[in-house]
Amino acid sequence: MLDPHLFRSDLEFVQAQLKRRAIDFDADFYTDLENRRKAVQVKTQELQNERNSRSKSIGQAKAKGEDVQPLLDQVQGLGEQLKAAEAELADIQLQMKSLMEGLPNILDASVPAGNDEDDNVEISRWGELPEFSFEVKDHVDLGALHKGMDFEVAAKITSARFVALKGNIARLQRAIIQFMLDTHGDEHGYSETYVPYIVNADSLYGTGQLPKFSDDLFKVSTDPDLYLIPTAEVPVTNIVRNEIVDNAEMPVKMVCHTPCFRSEAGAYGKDVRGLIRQHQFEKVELVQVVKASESEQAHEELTNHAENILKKLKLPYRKVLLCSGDTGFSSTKTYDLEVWLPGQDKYREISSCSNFKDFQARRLKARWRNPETGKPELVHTINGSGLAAGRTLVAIMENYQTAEGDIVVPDVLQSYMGGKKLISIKMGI
RNA sequence: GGAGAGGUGGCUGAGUGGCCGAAAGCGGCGGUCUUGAAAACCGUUGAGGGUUUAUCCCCUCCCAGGGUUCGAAUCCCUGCCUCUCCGCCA
Repeated sequence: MLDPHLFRSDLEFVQAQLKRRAIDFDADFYTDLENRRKAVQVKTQELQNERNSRSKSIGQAKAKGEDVQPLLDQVQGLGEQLKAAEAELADIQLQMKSLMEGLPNILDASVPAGNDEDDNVEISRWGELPEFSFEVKDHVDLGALHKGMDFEVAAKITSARFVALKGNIARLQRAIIQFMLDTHGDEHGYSETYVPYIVNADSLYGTGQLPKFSDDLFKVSTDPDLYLIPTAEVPVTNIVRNEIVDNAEMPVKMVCHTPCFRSEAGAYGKDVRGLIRQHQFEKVELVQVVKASESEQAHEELTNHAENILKKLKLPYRKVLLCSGDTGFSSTKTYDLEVWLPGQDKYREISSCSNFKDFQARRLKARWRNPETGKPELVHTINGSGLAAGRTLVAIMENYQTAEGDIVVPDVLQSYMGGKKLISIKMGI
């Protein structure tokens, strides 16, 4: 949610900023609504004031034993007027709310203009692309070779876009997750967090998935409305919903591994092969809750923390700054980390790190208390994948494959694999 | 699943129709005292919103949503949550 005060103080700025998102904001419609809001709100509050003061004098007269009937006659009809005014105000506020909550965040000044992912700007590249003296296999073929990745059986159990992992491949994914959690906890200062995988509508509203993006979610219950989490961002960020965080607790840095569930509506026919786009996948998420003055630096740091995982795994990657057309609804600025996949001969997204500034915090009513003023201020929220575990598994399998189809275990994962240096086909399941 | 009790400010806890945004205590902040600290004493201390250049003033909020009433923390209805006991259970 954008700051309503910004609309009142500088509507042209808002309009120009939304234009960067290709949104043609109807300023006249807004101004009309806002004028009515102001008039009706003032009137409603005046009526409330009148009711309060008259009721008070009735009470006082009664206490003195006076006849209150004349006073009661005076308030005749006031209730009806008030009720009508309150209803009108509620209606206007509802319209205002639905207008406001449909608007995306304002982009950071550094975000380049563009329509889609083709216009994203590469910031940096890291690592040497592996060279193979044999024909590379992709993770699907490698997984089949190891009998460790079974899409057919998952389709039998559930449906398309699910996978069953077995043996060392399943263990490798677990090793990846453990390694990420430990690294972020021990080296990057994040507090390990465990949260529910099912969330209510308020939580999804708080982080911005609802009301606009309900199609992307799996709904598991009606009354109450409950959904499977599309990312740990939702439950973890909602920890601070309706809270005023003490200054001593700031910044709040949390790392959390969860499965993620996405309906992938609108993605039919896209990435149908393999593990890249699944209804269920594992991810380690980084979330930071910070002071406004520190959010830009924290965003850079959080992105570095995600990059550090790729570096430790020695996976070549590039860092891109998303253009205006590709930046998510709630984000002001997003870096994507794209890992090199030899099986696809291209870079694929493995992490997305966003600074939401106060956009989520305003919806969440998430604040911290500034000791200098003693007053609560909205926090800034930042999150990023650190990393998507399923795609990391893909990247390791493809980058570390041998001519025989074996998979070399990256150094940093060996201790998590019982000391194994190689996952050999001969070892079987 | 069955039975019961309860949800009030940062915390404990009083408040069953008006004098209550709310006693008291604790905590926090400021001050007096002190070489400093503690203790004691004094003062202060919820959140959101509207109007306004600003002060002022006003509105809303006692789990949530409805209702009764001139007037609701207080009465009624619905929902949610917590606790206790029994049953079941990883």
